[in-house]
Amino acid sequence: MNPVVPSDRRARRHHATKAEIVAAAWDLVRENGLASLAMRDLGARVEMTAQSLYLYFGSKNAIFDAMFREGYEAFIDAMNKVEALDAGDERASDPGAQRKFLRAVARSFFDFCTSDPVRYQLLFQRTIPGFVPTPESYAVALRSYEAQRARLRSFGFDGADDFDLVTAVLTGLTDQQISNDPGGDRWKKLVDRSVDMLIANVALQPKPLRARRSRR
Amino acid sequence: MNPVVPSDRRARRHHATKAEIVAAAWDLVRENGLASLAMRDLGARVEMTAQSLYLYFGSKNAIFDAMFREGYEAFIDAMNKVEALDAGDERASDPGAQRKFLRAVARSFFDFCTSDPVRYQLLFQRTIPGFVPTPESYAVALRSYEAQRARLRSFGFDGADDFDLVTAVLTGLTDQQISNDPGGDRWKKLVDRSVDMLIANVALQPKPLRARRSRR
DNA sequence: GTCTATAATCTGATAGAC
DNA sequence: GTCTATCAGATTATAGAC
Repeated sequence: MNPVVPSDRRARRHHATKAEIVAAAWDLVRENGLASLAMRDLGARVEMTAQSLYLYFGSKNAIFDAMFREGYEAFIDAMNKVEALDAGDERASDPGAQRKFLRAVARSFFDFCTSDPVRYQLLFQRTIPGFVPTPESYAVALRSYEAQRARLRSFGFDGADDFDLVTAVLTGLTDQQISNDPGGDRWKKLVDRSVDMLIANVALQPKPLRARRSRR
Repeated sequence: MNPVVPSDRRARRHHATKAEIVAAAWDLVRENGLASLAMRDLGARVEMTAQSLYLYFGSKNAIFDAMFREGYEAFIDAMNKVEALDAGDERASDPGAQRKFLRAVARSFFDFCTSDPVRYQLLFQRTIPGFVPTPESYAVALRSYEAQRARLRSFGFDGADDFDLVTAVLTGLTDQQISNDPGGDRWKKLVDRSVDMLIANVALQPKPLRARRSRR
């Protein structure tokens, strides 16, 4: 459907400028905070007047929307990279491999979030006054959610509760790190321990007969 | 030091008006979000012009500061109420009582946070652009932190890591509940399980000889 | 495709009359 | 203690010249 990069020369240039604007927007929000993004500042950053930006984005929220989408695409990429590290199918059969892989997933999630707190705020905290993602962008967010869910399911976290528990623990760690020790490692160093804690807890939960992947 | 309620009649009236303004501010931020609080709206809500508010608060941030302080005082009260429920000194000696008490603490924390997401945002996420609490208000926040720390210490969570892990898990649960299922119970129902998980994990950690409360 | 000009509104905050 | 008047500035967004 939507071609990521258009073939037409003129459209390609237009597309490149849009990307440049979004990149500049990321710079600005990292400097001044999400809520402080102003069209004037953004225009100045890309050496345009604020008004010219409207040629590329219909509104300020459209810019946030592009950032939101880009952020989730980066998130999907980051988490897929972990998957690639994994050998293949020995997964849930070998408990050692399971632990190793889950730790890698957790660390990647943690690093992705804490390495860019503003992005974290935009993607996961959604605290901008009037901003609501468009359905298209939100679909990307949902896609990342489902991918993550499937990933964990293949490692024994099949129950909805198990998954929710994992997300709670991981977002809790990142949240505390960002809010109370930005740049430090006070909660980062607890990631592995938390994963082990989760694995142990999930193993304790009553499972439907014949274990995993039973539907109905 | 600071008398909570002044004796002088005139000052008492002044104090009451300030409280009324702060209460109206809470109403407004719950309706429109923290970032959208405007002096004009606030004035209208208490049937004053915006300008008259400056007789009571020197700036908008002073109002946020009063809310911040009030929020932490409410937090301290809420958590102290749990303490009061506890019988007394059998605490850490009886594992059953320990579990029961910790679950109550966790539930109280969870309920306090999720019952008022905007307050949670103000107290724990600190996402308002220019707002920094005054030292006096921040001292209240610190006091609540130390109280919570002491409470958990008396139940076997003596290590700094143990405490950080608990805060991460609890804030993670509340955070997910607020962001992804406001008003629901998707993460609320995982609170007890999380407490059990934490207790089990802390029990596994290597302790200094002769267990608890060893200094040096 | 970029500009100037400007609309229309909102913001927090101050001065001074009553 | 409350008001009117007003400042000084920000904001997003549009219209129309070039």
